[in-house]
Amino acid sequence: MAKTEERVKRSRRPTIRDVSQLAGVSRMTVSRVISDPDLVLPATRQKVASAIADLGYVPDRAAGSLASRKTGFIALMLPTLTNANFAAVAHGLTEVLREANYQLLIAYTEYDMAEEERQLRNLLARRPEAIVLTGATHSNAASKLLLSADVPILEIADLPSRPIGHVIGFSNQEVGRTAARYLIDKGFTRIGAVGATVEGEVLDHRGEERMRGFEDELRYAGLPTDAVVRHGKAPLSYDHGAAAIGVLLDKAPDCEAVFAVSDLSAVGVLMECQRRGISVPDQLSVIGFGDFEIGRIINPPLTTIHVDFNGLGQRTGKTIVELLKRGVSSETGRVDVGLSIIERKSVKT
Amino acid sequence: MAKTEERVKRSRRPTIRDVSQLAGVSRMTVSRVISDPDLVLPATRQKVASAIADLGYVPDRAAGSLASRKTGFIALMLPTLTNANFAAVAHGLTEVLREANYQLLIAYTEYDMAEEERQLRNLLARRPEAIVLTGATHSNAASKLLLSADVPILEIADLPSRPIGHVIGFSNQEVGRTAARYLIDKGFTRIGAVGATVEGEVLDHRGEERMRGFEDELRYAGLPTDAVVRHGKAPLSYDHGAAAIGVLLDKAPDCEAVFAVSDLSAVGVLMECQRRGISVPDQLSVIGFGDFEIGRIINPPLTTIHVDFNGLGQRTGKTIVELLKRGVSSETGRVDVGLSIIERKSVKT
DNA sequence: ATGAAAGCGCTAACAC
DNA sequence: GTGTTAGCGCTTTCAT
Repeated sequence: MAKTEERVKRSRRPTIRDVSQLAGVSRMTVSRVISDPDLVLPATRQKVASAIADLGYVPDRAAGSLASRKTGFIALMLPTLTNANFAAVAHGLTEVLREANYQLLIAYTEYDMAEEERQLRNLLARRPEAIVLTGATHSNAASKLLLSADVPILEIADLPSRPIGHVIGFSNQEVGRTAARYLIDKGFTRIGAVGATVEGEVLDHRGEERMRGFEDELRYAGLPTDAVVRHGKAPLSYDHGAAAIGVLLDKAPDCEAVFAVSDLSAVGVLMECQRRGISVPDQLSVIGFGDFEIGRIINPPLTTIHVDFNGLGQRTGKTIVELLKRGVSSETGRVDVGLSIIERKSVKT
Repeated sequence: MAKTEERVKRSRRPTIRDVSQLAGVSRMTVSRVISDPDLVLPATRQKVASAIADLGYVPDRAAGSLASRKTGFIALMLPTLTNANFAAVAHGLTEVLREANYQLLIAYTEYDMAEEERQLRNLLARRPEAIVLTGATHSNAASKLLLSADVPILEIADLPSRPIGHVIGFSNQEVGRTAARYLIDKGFTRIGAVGATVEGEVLDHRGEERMRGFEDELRYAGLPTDAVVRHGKAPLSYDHGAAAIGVLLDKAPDCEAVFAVSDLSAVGVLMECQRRGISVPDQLSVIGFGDFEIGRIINPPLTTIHVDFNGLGQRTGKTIVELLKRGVSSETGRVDVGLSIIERKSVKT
């Protein structure tokens, strides 16, 4: 009997109360030793510390969050994690938030709008202290939820025209425009692009922005946009590019240069060209977006548009920490991290 | 004045109490509508639902967790997220856990043992209902923490000899042995390998297992192991392979075949060979591990050892759900998901 | 089918 | 520097 009692006691996780009793102090003192040790006399601190160690006490943040109204959670919504650039964002963000003792809560939607609101509700129920959104096309319901959360909202990796919070990103339209201008400046006149379709529930909003920017610039230069092909759906990968370039070439066999909304697609284009005996860049020039590592490796090495996603994540993290510590950020509400062209060998010069 | 009062009221997030008052029911009834609607009369349910909608109420899971002692969190510790295979594990896991309404809490250590315990403490403070570990070399302190957490522990992507919980994975040693046997069977006698060094705080435990298995098999066949090279540190990437093959070739210029502990390194090897004018597979055969997408793309396409990481994640998720719902799993405590060789063109036949 | 009481484990605010 | 009191927003348990 006594033995059972004992076992029951040992199997229950130690609480702050157990620590306080063992150390012979109040629970508040234990709490202080954990959250702000300097408030406590070294001798007391020592007693408490060894009680904690003896019991193997680990505080319960759910209880702490409830009492302090601070959860230490930062929510991050991404389209997908299996994309090196989004993973880099999460990575940079974590690096910074770790220091400040925040825990990232990641949700991803697979580019599915229906999933978005569901995920958002789940995140909100965890009471994050800030919410980071990536390329989400917020539904009305989602926007309402977001606003009523009453915490900083950061929209990153884009430059929305009607932002609902802080913005740290780059213009996806500008990416498209830059790609078009680059190709036009090289003297090409028969120019195309490959991206995903925009219909249905699953869509890559940011990719579509790049497509639009590209088309705009083409039109601005008085060039036709009939070789701009939307095919298949996000997430884009090698196979997408391979299939899409086939469609494009059927429509516009005389096409000289192509922009792929993602390096992943661009690589697929390169492969398919190799298969068809189309020489890149001699017969067809290719420019991508994202500066994925594979672009450096492939032959010919891929000319692409680069954005520092890891830095973007870090910058976002720093802004959040400032916002939460000081209530303001040194950044303005809208930061453009810019982009750059990485010239390699897939565009004819 | 009254206006300010009002604003203050509106800015406070609605609680379950607000909902209950607006709906004219008790808080418990609201709670039931949310967690198990069938327990409530349709008419009442309707009243409550519209009160929830009107107020934009989102439950506070921290409070719920405290009361119910169920957080809905599953902890996942990874070496890094910027590795397609680990990302695939997280992905598969999320897919399954989402259905069952669990939220994944991801921590990663960058192969840093010092970071491991710190991260673990953070995770434990969130009271996860299960803990998933990947290739962690648990320190004593970490193991103690883990055990006293008193929740299911799943060790995945490995087959530890002295497991501390459920195991779902594959043998990294067997990967190495399989690679060696494959090369030996092809008739090679001068065989090497490239991996990371094992010294310091930063180490890739699982990669080292693959190296050991490889060496073992070489020895078993009576072959020398002097061309097995440990160079640089994790995480491995293209540059690692490029540098390491240089070291290997200096030591053993007559080497005919190489195993790279990661496809990423293998690709680096391929690149460096191209630079040096060494033809693969004619002069040097290469086999990798991980079946990264790039291996399909590169020229020559990479022969590699494949493991279904996404499936591994899904299987882990299913086991967790079973364990948590029914207290038992249909799987035994040790599951080997196996591996397969993907023969492409980088090994001479 | 619904409600009342009690309490989960912690910390804010104030007292001493 | 340390303790006391009160409660954070929910759910458990038991009553009706």
